[in-house]
Amino acid sequence: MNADDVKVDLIAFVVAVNDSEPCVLTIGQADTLPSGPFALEHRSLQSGLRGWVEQQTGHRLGYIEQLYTFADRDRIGAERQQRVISISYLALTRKEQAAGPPKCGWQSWYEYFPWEDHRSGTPPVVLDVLRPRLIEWANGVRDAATRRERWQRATIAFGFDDRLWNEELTLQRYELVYEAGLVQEAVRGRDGAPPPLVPSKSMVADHRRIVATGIARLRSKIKYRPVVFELMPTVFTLLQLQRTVEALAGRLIHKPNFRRLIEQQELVEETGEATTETGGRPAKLFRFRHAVLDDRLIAGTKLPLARG
Amino acid sequence: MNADDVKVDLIAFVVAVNDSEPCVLTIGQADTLPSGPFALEHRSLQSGLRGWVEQQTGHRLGYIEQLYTFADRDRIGAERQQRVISISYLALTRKEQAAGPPKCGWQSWYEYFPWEDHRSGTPPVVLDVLRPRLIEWANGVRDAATRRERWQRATIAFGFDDRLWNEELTLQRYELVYEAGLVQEAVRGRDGAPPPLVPSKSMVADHRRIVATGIARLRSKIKYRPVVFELMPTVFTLLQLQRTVEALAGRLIHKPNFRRLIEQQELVEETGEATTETGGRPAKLFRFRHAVLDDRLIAGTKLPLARG
DNA sequence: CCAGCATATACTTGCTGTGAGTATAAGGGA
DNA sequence: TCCCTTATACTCACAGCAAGTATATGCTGG
Repeated sequence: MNADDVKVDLIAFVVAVNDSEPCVLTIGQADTLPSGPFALEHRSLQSGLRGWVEQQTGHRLGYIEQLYTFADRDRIGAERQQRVISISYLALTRKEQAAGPPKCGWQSWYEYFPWEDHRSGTPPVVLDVLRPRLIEWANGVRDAATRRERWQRATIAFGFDDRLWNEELTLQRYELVYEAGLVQEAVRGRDGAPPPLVPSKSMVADHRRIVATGIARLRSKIKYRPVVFELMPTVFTLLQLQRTVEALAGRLIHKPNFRRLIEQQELVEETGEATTETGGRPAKLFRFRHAVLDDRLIAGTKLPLARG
Repeated sequence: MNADDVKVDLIAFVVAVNDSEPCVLTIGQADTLPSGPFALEHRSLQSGLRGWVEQQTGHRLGYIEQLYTFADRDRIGAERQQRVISISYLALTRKEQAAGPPKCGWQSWYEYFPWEDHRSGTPPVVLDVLRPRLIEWANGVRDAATRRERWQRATIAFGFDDRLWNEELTLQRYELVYEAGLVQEAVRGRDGAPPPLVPSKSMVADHRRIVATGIARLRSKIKYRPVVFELMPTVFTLLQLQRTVEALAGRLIHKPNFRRLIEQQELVEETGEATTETGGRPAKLFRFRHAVLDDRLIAGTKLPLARG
């Protein structure tokens, strides 16, 4: 037995979209991602992850993709010196499914990241709370160069000063609010009076950071791979598809352009049916053309995201 | 002590470009990547990796980025049941530096992947060797659907039948030649007569797969992040920069467009000097504008890759 | 039954990016 | 001096796409 042996934890960021709301699967007090140790009986990392998620939440995972592996220095075994390594995954699924154990449930992303939802314009928290707090933080150092650098990072990440909002910078934004001490987990265990935080739901350990990483990955990926369909029911209207993409991206899409792009790429085919449940003129129903999955390895799937 | 404890290995794919040749840093018989176990004395995964590479090759790493984490089922400790997990990294550096231990050295990528270099047009091995072998492989199954699917994968990955070559599909191509049993490591330990292989240098264990993963990542990344400059000397001409990108991408770039893109993005600035070493009209010397590193988080860095 | 509304679907316009070609400048060597 | 090589500058044309506009079709409330 070697002292260098480590424990390996598998952590899942499981995503579903329902009613235009992007959700994350949590356990505990809605502050913990499903996770568990990688054990001998697991055939692979992925099957280990599937096992833990199924056991803790009752959900069977479909699409899975690795996010990041990190060694957490704070989580060394108490009784003896031992490292813990966490391998995080992004999983896409549909919400329906069986009801799992009572303590698991779906939470909107934007409970944890209220500054990330720009579908109704820039949310108030960005300009009213984050901007002044980040200015304070930037000015909180003596060194003029560091001040400039901090403010430049904030400007770029949050699109201050007439810069455009870039929805893919979710992780950079989280890192900024963390460094600035504006989220609960950043000031955990610190002495003194708790500083004013940005109102948002927190998570245990570094789980919120994993979620931020996953959101950034997903927002980037929907633009060049047809992964959205992992989140859709088998049959859907084009507007439902658009609303799902908008929920993930946190911003609105120009409808005619969206339709044109989806159709010209032959990502979907009509079922022949239509639904009147949407109100207004009945919408044609579509299904995903699984045949394109191979092809799209090359071409990519572009989704039009409106600027401004 | 828990039976589920695992060993963690850190593996580095270290890249440098010299004289328009993209190189990988190897040890042993030019068939092994620098690597070593993650140990208690390492402050982090990255510092552990740096330590091993420096010790085995004498090279200090600069830019590092995580590639992938996998649990290798074949590499279970002999004496007792124990898992091994490998965390692979991509590192970019410059070749010069100190001379390390004798058994380390730089090898061209294309020794291991002769089908990946399309700078002088499609290499002969693609049409003369790979295409017929992959046809054999596709036809080697009874099921017609599987036959079609195999051949479609090959067609897409290698650009057969007038499809365009996509340089980013390096990993898919390696997976195909592996599945088809055309590389040495795919038929290692198999009984019977060794089948005809595609001429190429092999590596131990799954190291060649890690290299393929790294090449794919790098070829993708140079298009939206200014990572090329990690591979350049502090001062360089625009043509040298172009040749470096071409070496990585394995294909040629339209010179005027390349210059336009580099300059309009303000990635570089003139030093004021010029060099005549290139022959012909003296070329202006440039240096990288480190200031753009933050900005380019947003804008991305596009590099024009000529088709055909 | 009709007006108004909400959604679906189709067409048009104008800009930008970029792939590709051509032309000119400047040095070295035979 | 001619020619070769490389550097640098300019132009053109097409495709993609953001954005705006217009029409079709069903539902609902008065």
